[in-house]
Amino acid sequence: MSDATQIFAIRDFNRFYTARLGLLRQRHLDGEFSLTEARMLYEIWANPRLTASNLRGILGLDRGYISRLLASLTKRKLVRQAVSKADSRERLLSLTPAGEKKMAALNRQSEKQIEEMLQGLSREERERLVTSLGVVRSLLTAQKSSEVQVERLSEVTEEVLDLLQEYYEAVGVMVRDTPESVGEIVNDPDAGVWIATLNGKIVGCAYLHSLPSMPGATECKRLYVKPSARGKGVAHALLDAQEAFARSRGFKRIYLDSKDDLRVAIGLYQRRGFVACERYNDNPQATVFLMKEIAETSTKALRR
Amino acid sequence: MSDATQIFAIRDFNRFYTARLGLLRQRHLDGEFSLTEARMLYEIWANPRLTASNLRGILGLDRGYISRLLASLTKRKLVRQAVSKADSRERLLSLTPAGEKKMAALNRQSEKQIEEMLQGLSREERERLVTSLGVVRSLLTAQKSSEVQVERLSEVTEEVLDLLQEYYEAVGVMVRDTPESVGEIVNDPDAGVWIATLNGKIVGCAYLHSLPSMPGATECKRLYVKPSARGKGVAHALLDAQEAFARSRGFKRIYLDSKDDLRVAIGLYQRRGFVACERYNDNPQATVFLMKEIAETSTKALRR
DNA sequence: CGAAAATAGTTGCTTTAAGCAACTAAGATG
DNA sequence: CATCTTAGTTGCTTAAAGCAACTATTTTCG
Repeated sequence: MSDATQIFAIRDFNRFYTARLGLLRQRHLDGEFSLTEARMLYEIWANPRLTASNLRGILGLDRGYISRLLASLTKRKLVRQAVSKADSRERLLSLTPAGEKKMAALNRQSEKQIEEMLQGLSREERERLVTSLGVVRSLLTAQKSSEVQVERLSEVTEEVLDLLQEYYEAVGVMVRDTPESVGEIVNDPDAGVWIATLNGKIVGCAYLHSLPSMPGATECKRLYVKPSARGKGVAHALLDAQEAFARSRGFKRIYLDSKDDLRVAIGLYQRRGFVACERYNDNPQATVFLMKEIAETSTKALRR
Repeated sequence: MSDATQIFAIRDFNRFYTARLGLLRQRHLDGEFSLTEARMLYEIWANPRLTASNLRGILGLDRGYISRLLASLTKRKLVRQAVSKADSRERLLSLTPAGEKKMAALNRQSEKQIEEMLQGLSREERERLVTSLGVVRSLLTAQKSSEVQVERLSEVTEEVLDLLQEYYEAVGVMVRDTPESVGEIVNDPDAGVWIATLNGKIVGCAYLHSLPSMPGATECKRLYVKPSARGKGVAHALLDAQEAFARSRGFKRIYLDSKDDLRVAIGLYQRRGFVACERYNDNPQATVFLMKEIAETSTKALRR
């Protein structure tokens, strides 16, 4: 297939898919929210501790406009703005219970729309659809931004402790890591802490530590990316580094747990080849347990 | 994979792809045309004899707004509006030479953007991308709207002659079919004229006639769908019927010719499995020659 | 056939989405 | 401490698009 034909096929698909999704429409299916408002609600819902500036980065809109929309959503009691303790200029955004409810309704609507789209497809055809979309996505995500740097930590710094603290606050756990507790993992030759930097600034972290009760297995924990740095492949870069490390140490499987409402994160894990497994720990917060085989064959399997 | 997981995966893809398209779109605003203007120019370029009402159906915009935009494009000498002979309320839209030129520039721009998107993908990966998009598209197009009805003509009516006339005008050929000339094909047991109706109204037609010089081959000609009925699977329905007929008569291949600037049509043929072949006639207007094997194996081949 | 209904398009007016720029308040820098 | 940067707000403006009332043709149907 010639280049020109390929490009035409892609443009053609874009037009087709755009029409299919009904993008370009202004109002969300609902009527209560503009498309932009709905996107804002979604982002606030999906990203804890988001700020207006983060939203600006994600949505690519004017500061003033975002400020006004947030004011409106706040006045409608759907969004809360809490002044950040760390920086009192920032307002941490979250949904009120009423906002959560609306968001759930929006999600249901959008799910219904997709169900309609799937109407008339057999079970097998649906599988093919999802697989093909996955292929497209992984191909187009492949180009990683080179600004993201990941390294295995060799020394515990204040900055890293701050980031961990942010993670604990985000998940609502009342723990505090000390230089000693982190140092222990950092110095374990079969475990470690990875940090990701974006343009020199630390934006994400993840632990890897072995599971003594399960030989050949290691666990990824405390994977966290700052809201402002999401969607840039930071989590992928961290997991890439951890998988390479785990493979080099002879581990066969990586485990991790999550909560079922963290769907964005779980989707990401699944795209990387993680599959559901049995509960392997007694963390009461965890409701989803995933595992990935990291033996050499796994890459082949992914290609189908 | 559970239903919920599938739906989530699709929503997730939609968000991802929307963001990707958004990046492409943003730049579109750099120049002279708004996104809507560009879409309008595209539709006028791709669909001969379009009217403002057709545009309204395609773009889903307000009549008044479309009228104004068309007036602006006309004033800028990019679009021509010719009063329709058949219905003097309608204005048939077409691009002026200057408009064609702008359209070509827009196309180049958009192709360049997609090239950038493909940057970093190997030849093989690009093939996989296009194939996957094709799978997605064919799965989502599968649900044909049941309102489209296709039948092989048994009697030549005024209505059919009018539609054929519209086709000739659209392609700029000065031919006029008579009841006799059409009747000849209609009564040929190995050929025929198919017509498609949408909600009872005739909206498309196509000839099928054998190629005496090429045994086992038949040719599709005069495939035409009214602008107002495009994008509803009418052409697919016509070709489906013709292929079934051709197969039943023992034909092995269907040929057709086209012009290389009718990219939408050619894209459609390619998605159906037509592949480029040698010039098989001396039609001076034709620049593209396509052929499809319709032996039983062909469906398997399509599935890959 | 001719009156009423439908369709194609135009135009005046209004709403909505979103940007720009100037401003305040709080932090970061040096 | 003075300056520079960042987060967010607010007044003003522009661009995109809808609504509704209007004209000019067709179509329909009693």
